[in-house]
Amino acid sequence: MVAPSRRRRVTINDVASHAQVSVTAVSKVIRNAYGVSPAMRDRVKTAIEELGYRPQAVARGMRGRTFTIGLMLPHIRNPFFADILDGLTEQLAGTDYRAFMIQGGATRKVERLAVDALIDRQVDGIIMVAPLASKARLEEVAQEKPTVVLARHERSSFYDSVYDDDEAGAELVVKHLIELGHRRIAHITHQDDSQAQPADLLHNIRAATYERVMREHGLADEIAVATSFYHEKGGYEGARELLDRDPRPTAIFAGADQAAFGALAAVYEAGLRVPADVSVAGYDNTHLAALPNITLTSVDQEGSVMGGAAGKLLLERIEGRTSAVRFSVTPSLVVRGSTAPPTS
Amino acid sequence: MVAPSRRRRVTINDVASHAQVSVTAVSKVIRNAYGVSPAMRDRVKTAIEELGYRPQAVARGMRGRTFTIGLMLPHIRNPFFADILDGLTEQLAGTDYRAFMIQGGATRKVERLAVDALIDRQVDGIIMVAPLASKARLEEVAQEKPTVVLARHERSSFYDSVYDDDEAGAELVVKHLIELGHRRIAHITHQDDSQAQPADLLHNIRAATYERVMREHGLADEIAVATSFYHEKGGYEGARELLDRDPRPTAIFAGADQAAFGALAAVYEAGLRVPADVSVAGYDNTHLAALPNITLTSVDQEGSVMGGAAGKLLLERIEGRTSAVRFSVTPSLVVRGSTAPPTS
DNA sequence: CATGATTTGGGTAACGGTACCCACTCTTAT
DNA sequence: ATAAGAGTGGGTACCGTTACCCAAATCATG
Repeated sequence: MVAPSRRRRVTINDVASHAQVSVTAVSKVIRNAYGVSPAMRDRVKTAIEELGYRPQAVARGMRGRTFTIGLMLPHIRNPFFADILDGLTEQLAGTDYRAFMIQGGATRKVERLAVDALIDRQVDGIIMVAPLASKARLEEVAQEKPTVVLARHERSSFYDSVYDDDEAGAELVVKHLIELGHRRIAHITHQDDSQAQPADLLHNIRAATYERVMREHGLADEIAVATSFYHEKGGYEGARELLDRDPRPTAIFAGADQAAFGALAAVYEAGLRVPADVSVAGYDNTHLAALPNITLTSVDQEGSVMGGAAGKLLLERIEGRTSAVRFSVTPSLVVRGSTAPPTS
Repeated sequence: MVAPSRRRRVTINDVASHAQVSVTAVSKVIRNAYGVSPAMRDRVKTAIEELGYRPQAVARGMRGRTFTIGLMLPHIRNPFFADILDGLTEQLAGTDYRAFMIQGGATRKVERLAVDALIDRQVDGIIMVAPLASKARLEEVAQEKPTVVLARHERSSFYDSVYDDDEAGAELVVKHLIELGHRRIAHITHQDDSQAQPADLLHNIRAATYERVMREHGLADEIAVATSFYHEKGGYEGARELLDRDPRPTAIFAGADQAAFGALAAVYEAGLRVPADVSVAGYDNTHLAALPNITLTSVDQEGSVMGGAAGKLLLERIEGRTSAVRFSVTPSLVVRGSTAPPTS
């Protein structure tokens, strides 16, 4: 058995001597820089081909770029993030840039470590999805590296923002339920680890909009919020708490599909039917929501469009743009079988 | 509005001059190397603290390590991969290593690009989850960087393997269905882009085991396989095809939960009930399977244990181990409400 | 007390690229 | 004919860190 003897990697020097030119010439060719004749280009490209040379991104990064985009995701369990990644990947196709993901986690502290890890690896730019960090911290990051923030609403002149209009989306859901005739509409929201409940975090916007719309329709007394988490277990527990109340709600608006799935489970487990006894609606329009045995009413926010936009804006920033751009997607309601007029 | 003037990063030189010592001394301290007195250590650590210095991983990589682990996932839509990541993250906690994910995609070609991208960024080690690549290619990668391969079964002396015993798992499902009294048991498998259908890819093992067990129980004539994909849409389409056959199967074993969810949808849509008319079973025991309104019988393969083991083995390899280790997890069947004796 | 071993600190050449500058040739305009 | 400019190629310092080596100081030993 042979020990895996790591063979030396082909370097720019090898290419240069093989092609009988200077390393500068090779560098120019791989960077597509000005000052190489077609003949030189061919010659170098042939040598690169013959030796199977690939530049080492890390070494390039010491002077120039690493051609690496850092994507911070809170976690990878939510399939909605997969849509974002798909959009980003498509946007990056054809460029030399690659997207690397890192998991941010559930607290500000570990999220900070994750983003620092990206910076320390000299990524050329950072996309943060639904970060928990304060605006000050986001701007700090943006001063180190070109940055695009996804799913946050505050306005900054240091980074670009891409977001879904969560206020419009939440309004669509609550109004839909009200129009169906519901009055006792409850909401399941997400608990993050920040004490302040920043108004710019999407779950807080959805919750605040729910309350506003309820109030605007004279339903202030019917407001019922379960503070839990945007995942299956969270939705399940949140719904159980809501269903235990007397009188129990006739409709539940979960702030995310993942939570809505858990809410559906809680409703069934309580011996109730959807939508006959309780209507349930979610947010994100994940693939699962469309399945005939789930048919969850949900809000579509075009994750892949958001991911693509984030990629495009980030590349522009890397190229030198410094003005801040805000890109927002208008969500739409997808009505399915999980919502219907109340029977009681 | 101020343009984001990137301020120069604090370097090892800044720390050295601030602490009035040599850069060598600082380097030794951050590497925990031999040859520094306690007094020196304190002095340097204080300077690091005061300046907020963090070493640049990219520069470290030029001589030593980048403290980066590359994790190649086929995609991030399957929540099972999240379990793997959780296990890995936990294993890496307390070390300076960070896991970066890259999406491999659906074809060998893009997967190759993704893994090359990891190598070009000088990661210290690579974990490949359910790769499509040939064994030869995997060994090629392993010769460049310490490598651990997850969810593949072939034996190699160049990399470590971590896998679930898919043969045992598939056998559990099929035998369970046979014991319930089913005879017309169908299977939904996954189509990858390789022509050869390598015997070491997990979906091929599950499919082959299904056929073997059927044959061993005298059910060779009842073998019915739909070749589709391991995702919701794939399961939906595979199940539709199977349900169209005459006579239709009384049980469907989908090779992955994601596909099983789609199969459930197809069954309901056909006006049939689960499990009364058709039993459905999956593989992976994702969180969703446990929800009361899904109650999918599935195979649990402890993703976080596998992720943790992969991390441990990779760190050992980075530290210098060259012998190959194989770590396998024994799956267990979780019987839920989606499987029952056939009624017809 | 001389000698060798150990501890501690620092100097410096890499690592693999890129940015910047310079030199030379060949056009083109005056 | 000459100057200015464009096109083309190369030399080399530098990016931030580590590995390797050396020197000085301290310690243990016979």
